[in-house]
Amino acid sequence: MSSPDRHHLYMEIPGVSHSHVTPWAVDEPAKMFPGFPSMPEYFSHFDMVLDEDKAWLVRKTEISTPLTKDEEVTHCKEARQCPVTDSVGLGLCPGPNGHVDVEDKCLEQVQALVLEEVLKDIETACKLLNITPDPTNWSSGHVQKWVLWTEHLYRLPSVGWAFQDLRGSDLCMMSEDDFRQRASQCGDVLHAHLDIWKSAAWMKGRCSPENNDFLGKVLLTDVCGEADSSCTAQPIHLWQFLRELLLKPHNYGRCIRWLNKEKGIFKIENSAHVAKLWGIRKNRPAMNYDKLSRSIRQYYKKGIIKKPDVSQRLVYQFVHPV
DNA sequence: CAGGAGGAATGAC
DNA sequence: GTCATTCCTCCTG
Repeated sequence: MSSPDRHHLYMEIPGVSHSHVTPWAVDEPAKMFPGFPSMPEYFSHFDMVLDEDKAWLVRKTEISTPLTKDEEVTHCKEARQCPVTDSVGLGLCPGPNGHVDVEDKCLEQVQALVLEEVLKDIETACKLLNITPDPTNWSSGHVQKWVLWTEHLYRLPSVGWAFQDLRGSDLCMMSEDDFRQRASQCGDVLHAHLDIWKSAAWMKGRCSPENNDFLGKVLLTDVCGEADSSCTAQPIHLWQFLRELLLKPHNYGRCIRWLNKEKGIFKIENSAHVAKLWGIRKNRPAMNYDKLSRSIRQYYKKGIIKKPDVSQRLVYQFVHPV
C-alpha cells in the first residue's frame, strides 16, 4: 500500500470522471464531519487504508445523480467551504438559494456510508478477533492480534514482533514517528489504522445508544444484530468465523467467497490466508489449512457443513444457509 | 503434491 | 461432554 499525500481524502464520486476524483482537505475535520470538532484526524488517513474499498464505495453510491462539469467544480468548492451544522450526513447545508443542494446531499450520503462501513468493519474485526473496539483497553495479547490481523488484511510486512509487550494504552500514546521507529516499512499505516480505531471508539462513547441517532443505530445494529456472537461472550466457532468472513466480501473476498449464497456454498480461495486468520483469532500461530480443514470435516457429522453434491476442491456448503 | 477423508490422542473450557 | 487442535495414514486427481 502506498503512502500518498495524507492531507487529502480521495473519494470516487459517481458521475465524476476518474480525473475528477475529489480531494477533500481534511485538515479541518469539523468541516468534513462537523459533529466531531475535536475528533483526532478521523479521516486524515483514509487514503491510506481504503484502497481496497473503493469498489464497494462506488457501488454503494450509485444512487446519486451524475454531475456536470460545472457541478463538479461547485461540489468541490462547497465540500471544502460549507459550514454544515449537523452531524454524520444528517444535517444538510443550504445552497445559494437557501435550498439544500443535491450535491451536498450526495456528499453527505457518501460520508455517512463511508462512516457506516468503517464502523461495521471495526465491529466485525472485534467479533473475529474477540477484542474490544477501544484500543486503550487492549492487553498486549490483543495488541498482537490486532497487529497481526491488520498485517494480513492489508498485506503489510510482518512487524508484530516490534509491538510485543505493548498494551493498548501504550500503543495509543505512541506517535506516528514512534510507530515508524518500531516498524519502518509500515509503521505509518498501522498508526493510521489505529487512529481510525481510536476515533471510532471515541465516537462510540460520544454517541450512546440511547441517543437513538444514526451512529447509535449503526452500532446497535452491528454490535447486537441477529446471530451475533460478540454479545453472548461465547467463544466463536469455526463455522461462525467463516460465515463472518463471507459476510464481508470487500475485506475477505479474496480469501473466501460465496459460490452460491442461497445454497450456502462457499469456496476458500486462499487456504493459507484463511487458516492464518483463524490462527490469529484463536491464538494458534501453528494453524494451517490441514488443521483447519480437519475442523471443517468434524462438522460433517454434526450437520453444520458438508461437501456440495458436486464435490470440488476447497468448496464447502453450509447445511443450513442463512 | 495439495487437498480430502477420517481415526485417535490431547487439551481447554 | 463438546469443540478444536494436532498428528497421522491413506486415498484421489
